[in-house]
Amino acid sequence: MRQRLEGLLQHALTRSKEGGALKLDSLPPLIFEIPRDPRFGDLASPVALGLAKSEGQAPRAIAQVIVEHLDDADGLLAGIEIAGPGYLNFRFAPGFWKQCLVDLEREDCGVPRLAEGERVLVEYVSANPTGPLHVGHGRGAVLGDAVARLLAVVGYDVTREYYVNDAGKQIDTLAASSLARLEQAWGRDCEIPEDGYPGEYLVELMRDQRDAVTAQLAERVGATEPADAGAALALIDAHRDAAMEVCGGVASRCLLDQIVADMDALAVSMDHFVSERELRQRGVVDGALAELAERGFLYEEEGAKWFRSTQFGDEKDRVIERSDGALTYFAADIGYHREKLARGFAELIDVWGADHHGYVARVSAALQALGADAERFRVLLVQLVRLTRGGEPVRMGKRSGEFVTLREVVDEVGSDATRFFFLMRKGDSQLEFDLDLAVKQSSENPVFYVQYAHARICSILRQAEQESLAVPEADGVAIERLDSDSEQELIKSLAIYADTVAEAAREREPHKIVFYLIDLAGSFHRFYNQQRVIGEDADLSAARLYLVRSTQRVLRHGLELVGIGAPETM
RNA sequence: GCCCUCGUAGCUCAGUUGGAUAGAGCACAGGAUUCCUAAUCCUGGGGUCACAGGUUCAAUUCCUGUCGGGGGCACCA
Repeated sequence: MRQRLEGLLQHALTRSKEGGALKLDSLPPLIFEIPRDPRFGDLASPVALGLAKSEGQAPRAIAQVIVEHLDDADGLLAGIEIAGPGYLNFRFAPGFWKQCLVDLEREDCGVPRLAEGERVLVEYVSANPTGPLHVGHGRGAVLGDAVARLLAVVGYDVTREYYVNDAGKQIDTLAASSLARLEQAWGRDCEIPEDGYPGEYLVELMRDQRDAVTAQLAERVGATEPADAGAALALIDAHRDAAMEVCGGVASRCLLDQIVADMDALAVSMDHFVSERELRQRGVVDGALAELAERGFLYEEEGAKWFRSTQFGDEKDRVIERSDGALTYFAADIGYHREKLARGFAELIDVWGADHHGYVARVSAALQALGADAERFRVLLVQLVRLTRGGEPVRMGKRSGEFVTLREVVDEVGSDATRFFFLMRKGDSQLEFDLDLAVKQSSENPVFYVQYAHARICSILRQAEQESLAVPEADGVAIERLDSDSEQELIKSLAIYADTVAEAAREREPHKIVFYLIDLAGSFHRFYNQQRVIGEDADLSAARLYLVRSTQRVLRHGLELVGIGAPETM
C-alpha cells in the first residue's frame, strides 16, 4: 500500500522542486502512518511538518504546494486533505483497494524484493554439544529461523548455520563426565568430576552407548572386545586417555544428534554445521591471526598475545593467545567469522543469548580490523525466557543439572504454540512463557485465535464449494459493495501486509509479523461476526468470497513466514 | 565501581525510527448464537508513558542525570 503512494508523493515533491515552489535541498524521508482516527483518512503523512524548517515556510503552506503538484493519473485517490498542523491525509478510491487485493494473488503476496540474491549468513543456536537444548536456546533457534525465513522472502540468499564448539574445555569436561558415567554403566561405584556435567541425560546416554563405546575403545587400542564388566573396566583403566577421547567423541556426537532432533521438533533446520575443531585443523584460526598480525593489530604483553580491539570501540584489548600458548575461544571466533566473510557473504547475522552481549564489541572489532564494514555484522540478542504455569514461575535449578529442556516444552504445548510464544516478543526483551496459556484452546491464546481464523475461512470456502459457488476472478469483484466498517477494516489490514513484511525484514524483527497476524485475525473475526459471506445477493457473496480468500492467502503466507501451521479445521 | 539493556493500564506487552486525542490481549462487569465453526463478536471502566531536567514547532520516542529490574565486566567457555 505504501509503495504505491510513495511513488505519487515522490513525484509531487520532484515536480515542486522543478517548478521552484520548494527548495528541497535534501529529499526528506517519506513517512506514512495509518491514522488512528478514520476521519484522518486511510494513510497520512507528516512530511510537510518535517520540511517546515528547511523550507522556511509554514507546514500547511508546504502541504498545499505538495497537493497542487500531485498527479494522480491512475485515479488512486478519492481525496486529500490538509489537516491539523499540516498533515496530508490521503483517502483512497475503491480501485486502489482492489489493486491491493489483486497484489495478494501473486505467489509472494506482493511482498517487495528488498535484495536480489544478496548472500546473508544467519548463525543461530550454536549451543555446545554437551547437553540437550534448554528453553533459552529454543528462543534463539526460533528467532534465527524466523529471521532467515523473513530475509529469504524479501529476496536474500540465506544460509543457516550452526557453529559447533567441539574443541576446548567444555568438551574435555564432557569427556571426563561421560567416562565416569561409562564406568558406572559397567557397575563401578565412582563419582563424576567436581565441575562435570551432572545431568541425568549423560547417565542414560552412556548406558545406551556402553557396548558401542567400549568396542570402539578396544578397536582403537588394538585390544579384543571385553567379554564382561571386569574386562571392560580393566581395558578402560589401561587406556584412560583414549577412553576419555572416545567417550567425548561419542557423547558429543550423540548430543548433537539429539539437538538436531530437538530443533526438528520445532521446525528449525540448518544448512551447515561448522566444526570448531575442523576450523582449527584447517588453519583457519591461524590464518586469521596472521592477517591481524600483518595489519598490525596484535601485540605481546605479559607473555600473551593481544588484539587491539579498543581501536574499534571495544572497552579493552582482548587476549588471543594465552601465555601458556593456548588460543582463546575468541581467537577461534575470529577465525570463524573471517571465514564467513571469505565465503562471500555480504552480511553476517548472529543470534546470541543476551548474556553474551559483552562479546559483540570484540567480534565486531575483529571484523573491522579485517577490513569489513561494521554494518555487515549484526548480532540479534535474545533475552531470558521465564517459564510460568498459571502465573506461577516454573523453577529451573541448573545446579542440579535438571533444567527444563526445550523438548519438554515442545512436547507439552506443541511446535506451533512454542514458536508463536517465542516470537510474540521483541527478541531483546524478556519473555514470559505461560505453559498453561499456550495449550489453552480459546481466544486467550493468540495462537489459536489466529489459527482459528484460518480454519473458519477454510470452512466458509468448503461451504461455498458445496453450494457450487466459485470465488470470482478479480475482474468480477464488485469491490465497492464491501463498504461496511468491518469489511473496510479487513481490506485495510490486508493491504498493509506487504509493507509489514518489508518492515519486519528490514528491522530483522519477526515479532512484527506475529502482531500483524493477531491483528488480521481480529479484523477477520469481527467481519465474520457482522457479515454473512454466503447469502442471497450473488454479487455481494462473490465479493465477500474473494475477500475471504484473500484473507486466507495472507494468513497462510504469514504463518508460513514464521513457521507455524495453518490448519484447515480445528 | 564501569558498561549494556529494559521501565507504557491490575497482569503480559505493542507503539510505524520525532507527529494529531498513547493502543491490544488477558483480568473484571454487562450483552450477542433459528444462519458459513460462540475456540467468535460487541459495550464499559481503567494511564503522571519510572522520575527530573534538556533539545525541538512537536518527545513515550533523541540527550543528560536519578531510581528500579535484568545482564555483562577473566590469559573462562
